[in-house]
Amino acid sequence: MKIGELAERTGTSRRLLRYYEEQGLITPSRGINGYREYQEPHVYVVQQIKGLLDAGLPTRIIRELLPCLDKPQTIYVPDVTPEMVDTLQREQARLSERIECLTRNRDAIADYLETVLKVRCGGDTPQLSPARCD
Amino acid sequence: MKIGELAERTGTSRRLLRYYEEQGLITPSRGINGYREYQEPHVYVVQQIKGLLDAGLPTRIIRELLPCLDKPQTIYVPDVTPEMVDTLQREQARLSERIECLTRNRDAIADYLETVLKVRCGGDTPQLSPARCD
DNA sequence: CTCAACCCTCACACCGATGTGAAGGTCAAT
DNA sequence: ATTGACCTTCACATCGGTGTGAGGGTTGAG
Repeated sequence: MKIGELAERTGTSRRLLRYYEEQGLITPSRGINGYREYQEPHVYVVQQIKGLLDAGLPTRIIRELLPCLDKPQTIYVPDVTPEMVDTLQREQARLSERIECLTRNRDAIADYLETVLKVRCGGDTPQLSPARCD
Repeated sequence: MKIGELAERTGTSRRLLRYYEEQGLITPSRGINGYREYQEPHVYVVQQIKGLLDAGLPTRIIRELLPCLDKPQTIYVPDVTPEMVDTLQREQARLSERIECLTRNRDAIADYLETVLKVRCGGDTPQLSPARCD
């Protein structure tokens, strides 16, 4: 599949797909005419990249994580250096921190919303628009 | 407490603390000499801000979330517009997405590490019990 | 053959988060 | 009164992720 299709299927701009490649995150093969040729799995990979970027990880880190994120795993253990293991463990911890922070805040928002909506439908507060509380 | 102490206690640069203020995230009072005066709760708030920024949220969003993140909640319900509720709900959903993505990836890393470590010290006989191999 | 719709590379531009430093005010200790 | 460690504002710089467009090649349909 060419870049346009992948862009459309992943909701990414062509520009970004080329940027990801420049950053070493994806390496599509090239057709005889120089066009990038993407394979089906790239769709998932790109979504993965987008998600991680959105969650604040820099491309440098994502590049290190990607090799261990495709599930039907073929691990060439000898290739996995102790430094790599170290990096992964650190990154895992950082991910956990992020998750904890986000979860804490999401729950706080949930509490807040619950309180607000409860009080609002309790009726002692006049409000201009229809109180949709379901 | 002055900016220097807050910076030290939160592991933030003074520059950033001023930036957060400029973005409307914190509003310290001012001493007679013009110095910023922070209160104890600001320590927590700044940590909150840092965590959310690190998790990829822009200051614009954080500004909207902060008012509902301090736990002993005093909600002035009349001030909570329906648009605000809407925003919060959307943001809550986005947080959940992020959490899901991060969790998925963290778990994938965990799986990977487990496999690598198991193979590395178990040889051909993969072991299920806690693999302490260092 | 021509035209539209793709693709390529390259480069400049923006925005948000952050660093750095200049020019100057305040305060506490010597 | 001077010095050093704070603080102030202002402004320019950097870096990563993105947008946009110029200038040009490929392909497929009419």
